[in-house]
Amino acid sequence: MEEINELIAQRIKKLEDLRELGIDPFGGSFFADDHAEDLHRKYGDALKESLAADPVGCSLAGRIIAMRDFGKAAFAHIQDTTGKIQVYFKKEFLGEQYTLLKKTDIGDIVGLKGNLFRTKTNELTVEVKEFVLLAKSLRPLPEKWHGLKDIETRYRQRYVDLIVNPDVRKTFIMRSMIIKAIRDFLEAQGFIEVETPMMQPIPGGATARPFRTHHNALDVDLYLRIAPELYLKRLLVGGYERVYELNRNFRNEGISVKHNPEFSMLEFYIAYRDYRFLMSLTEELLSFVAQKTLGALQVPFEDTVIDFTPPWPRITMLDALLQQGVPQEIVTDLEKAKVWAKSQNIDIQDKISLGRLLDEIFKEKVEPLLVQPTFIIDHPVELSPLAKRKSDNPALTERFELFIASREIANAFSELNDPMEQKQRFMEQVEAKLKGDEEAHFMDEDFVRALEYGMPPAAGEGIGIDRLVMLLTNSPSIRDVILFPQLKPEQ
RNA sequence: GGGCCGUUAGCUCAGCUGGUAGAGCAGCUGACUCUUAAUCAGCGGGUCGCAGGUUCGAAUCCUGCACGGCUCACCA
Repeated sequence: MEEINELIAQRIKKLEDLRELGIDPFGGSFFADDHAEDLHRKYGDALKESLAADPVGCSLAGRIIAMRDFGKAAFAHIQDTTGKIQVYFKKEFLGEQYTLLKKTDIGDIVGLKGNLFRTKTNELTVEVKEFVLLAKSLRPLPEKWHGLKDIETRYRQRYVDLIVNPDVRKTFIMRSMIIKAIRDFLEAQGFIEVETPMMQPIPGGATARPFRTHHNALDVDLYLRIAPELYLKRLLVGGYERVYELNRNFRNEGISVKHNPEFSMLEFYIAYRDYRFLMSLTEELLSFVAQKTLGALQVPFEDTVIDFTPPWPRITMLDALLQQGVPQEIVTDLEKAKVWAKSQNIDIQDKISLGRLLDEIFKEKVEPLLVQPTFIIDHPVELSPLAKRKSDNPALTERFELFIASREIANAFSELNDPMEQKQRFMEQVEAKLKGDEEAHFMDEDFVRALEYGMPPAAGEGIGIDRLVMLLTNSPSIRDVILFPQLKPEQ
């Protein structure tokens, strides 16, 4: 990392020159009153003559991102958190300070005061009366025209990506707005936000491989949570009726455009309601978020437009399969299903259960077609060890998954609150684990004990925040919506 | 983990069948008081991802490795 090239050496030289002149290259505080976009908004329409007759003073702080030098005058663009504005340095007005300009580089952070005026080309510009260097930049920025394109550098040095790519800054502002809109919606519905352990002795609530760590003082192994579910349901036992948690989960699995080892998940639980209620609530929530952050229910994504206008179709998993030409006879017959799957070139393991096999077929035949928001409901019980059975068909559960743009965005169900059955389902998972299923759930005795005190009937849902942000910002990769995505270390 | 592709100046990229490495921007010096990819003149800047191999000679061909991208597998 100790690369000293000519460009950096030149900047260090300028820094030393400044120190000799008694100027601190990492100057003190500078409280600017204005931001670039505010000035454009307030004075974008102001006439040249009125700005000249009635001077408007302003102060700005930001980074120099372009410079056009004329010897005794210079134009530059200053970028702050809101945007950029042109500034004009003139020797005649700056006197001594003009020498400082000669030691200033693109990338330096400066504070300045001056008056607004319009140039010959009518661009709103600040005529600088005084300026200070707030931070000398020792590294050259990427080129002004092509910017920074190298994907690896963009992720590893996100700070540079953010400096030079305004769209990236915008994406993460959108992310913040989306999360705020979700919180606003849930708070308005009477939910409280809670924080449950990220380090758990028993990782539960999802089908996934956990990260393991160790606490020295207690001398116990702990797992980074794969989901907060079992803790949130303990809170329902405790008497809260509406809780949510919006925070990180960790899964020790592959990395792809849709997977990062740590990712953000919203989970919320509501007592005395069921999964049908949650479908309507989900329609309200996501259309609220789209409207609030994009101002529309139609959202461009890749080569299509996603329409969030409710209601969204609700199709049972089995109907969805049948509609895509899966023969009726195989949905209840494992052996026939295996034969059919093979005839369709679907790769399956030999020991697979019927439920999982149907899930595989679903992923292959149905998922790619679910572009507009669609609820897939009533999954087989073996896929859903924490969900309540349907009263009229105990092989199925009161569950839904929401698909948008062929991705799973939400997963929800009426919660199983029968402690005996929950214990039985855990036992089945433990058996599967013993047989080598690394993702089967762990037995959680304390969770069963909690249920034994009585958990009200309830519905719960998880929404993948990163994938939602991808949808709403039209981002092709999860790495485009996570500020510092996981990469292998350099060197 | 498999397959395919990529890695050349600070950045964006050329570099053909192997013959000692190029452009634009950025930088430096000089000129220039309304430019906005400013302009004009001149100059500097490279472990061609790393390590081997083939060859008289490798950025270029071969092998291995590293990192990244896409994709398949895995994975809600």
